[in-house]
Amino acid sequence: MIQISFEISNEIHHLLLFCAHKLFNKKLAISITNTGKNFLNHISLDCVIFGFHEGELKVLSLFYESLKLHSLPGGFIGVNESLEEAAQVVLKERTGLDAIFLKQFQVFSDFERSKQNPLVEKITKSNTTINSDFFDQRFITVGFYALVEYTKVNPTPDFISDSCKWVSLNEKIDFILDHSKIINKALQSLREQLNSQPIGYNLLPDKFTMSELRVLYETILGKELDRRNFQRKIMSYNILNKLNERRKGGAHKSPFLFEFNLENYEKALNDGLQGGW
Amino acid sequence: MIQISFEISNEIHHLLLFCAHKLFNKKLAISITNTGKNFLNHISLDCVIFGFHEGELKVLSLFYESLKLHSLPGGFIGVNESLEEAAQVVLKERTGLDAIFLKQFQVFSDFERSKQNPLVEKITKSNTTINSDFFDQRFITVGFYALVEYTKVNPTPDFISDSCKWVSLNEKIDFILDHSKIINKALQSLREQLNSQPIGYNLLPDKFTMSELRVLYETILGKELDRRNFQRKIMSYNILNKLNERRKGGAHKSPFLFEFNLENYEKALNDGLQGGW
DNA sequence: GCAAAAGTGTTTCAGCTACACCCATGG
DNA sequence: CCATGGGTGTAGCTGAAACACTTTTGC
Repeated sequence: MIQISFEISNEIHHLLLFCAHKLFNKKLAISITNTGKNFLNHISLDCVIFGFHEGELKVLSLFYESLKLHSLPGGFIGVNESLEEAAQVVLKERTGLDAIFLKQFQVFSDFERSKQNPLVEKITKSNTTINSDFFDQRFITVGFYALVEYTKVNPTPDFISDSCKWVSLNEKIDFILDHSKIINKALQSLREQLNSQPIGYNLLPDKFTMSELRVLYETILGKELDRRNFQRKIMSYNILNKLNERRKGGAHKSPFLFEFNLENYEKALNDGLQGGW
Repeated sequence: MIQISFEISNEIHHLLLFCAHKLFNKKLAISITNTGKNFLNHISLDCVIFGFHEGELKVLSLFYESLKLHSLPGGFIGVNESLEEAAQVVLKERTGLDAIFLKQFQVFSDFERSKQNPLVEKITKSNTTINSDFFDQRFITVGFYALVEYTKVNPTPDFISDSCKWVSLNEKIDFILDHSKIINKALQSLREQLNSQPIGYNLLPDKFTMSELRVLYETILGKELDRRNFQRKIMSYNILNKLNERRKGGAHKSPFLFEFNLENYEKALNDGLQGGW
């Protein structure tokens, strides 16, 4: 644990604030006295990690007990990594998973977006003694959404948050800052993607029934789909292999299992599925 | 003209580099000696400004005579403005136009993207004496595309470039850095948008013929469309008003003029035009 | 046997494709 | 008067939507 404390000018202050974030990530403690107004733009990223469980679309969320508030998993960009690489690191740390379906969907840069960050209080009261000014500055954040298989995820909080857990999109959840807005935009982007790309591979187990895939689509879209027409349409894309296995154990007739045809799936990811004109 | 020159530590160097960009924008001159390696991520924005003229899709480009290279108009984000606002400023300065159709489409953050920036040589040789280190750092850039009416644009170079002009997408143009990649991605995004949003209002004059609109679509999509089917489909969206005017002067039968029905156009922008599922 | 889910097929209709035909205009 | 582009109509095909019937399974 290192403790640094000194009085500095406005310019040097802001440089050190930037360094502070790096040090902060390494759990070092810095106390900085601000003497001027803000100057730098900070860039961060936030991840909307979608999972699908019990017929509900869920998002992985960090929870701050003292604030009773949720937050999206996020992070900063190292000097030697791209945004995508940095996002993969965040996902790996929160879920334990590698090589996740990951897509940047929007940059959020409203000047007001990081005002009155309730995390600041939390952080300044924590064992570190970083000054709140660092977080009072404007953060430009790049929004990513990720699709993961619910059961494979091992939700892991970071060192600021008290817990990491799935929250349903149907629940009324209080998020910090504009994170609710970011989630809504992510869902909107996901819906638009659904029309041009074969989503499902990342959200479902390796083997699944047609009903499970259809319920996933229904959940994302927020409306019911005709069982028979859905099957015909999705099969016409040639991205699924019908297996000679059936799901036993449930009541009623045992359904066939399907798996994604990875070769055609990749092709569809590149080419897109359909399009007007 | 102010000349500052001093030897500094690595940390302070980078802070000053950041200040330098602000000063640089105001045409002040700074000479900085670097003593360490890079640390900060810089954020910038680049605009792919599409115009449509003589049946060709064109992009507004800055040209550097000494380098024989082109560049996209770009800029930095001020402390009190959002990315969108900063992009509007760039567009205003290069085109003279306000309230342009503007959409962020991707962030480019590859670590290698700003290596070997040929502009550095240009800049260091210019009347300013800023050190190349500032530009050798990694820039994270947010890509925007804009749609403007060709004839209304007054192309204006910035103080580094020698000229500002339209270049056709059909020409083989050499751009600095990854700007060619950014343009390709912008065009790809525009094509995807075309399927869900009524593009055209921003690229055409107030009054236009059906052929002009169709040729625009054909140009963006890079393929021919059936004249009669196109008309039926576009009219079914109810975003056009057929006027009681005809375009005189051309050879052959004089075609009717159309204008966008702004009320329905706005509605279509929000709701989207069509969609699978 | 029965309820519920799953498998398979059919009818219908809208929308897209691909044309044909006539009209207006300038050279 | 003719070459060319513009305006309008229509037959045919395809795919989506809506729906019917049978099969399987656990209870």
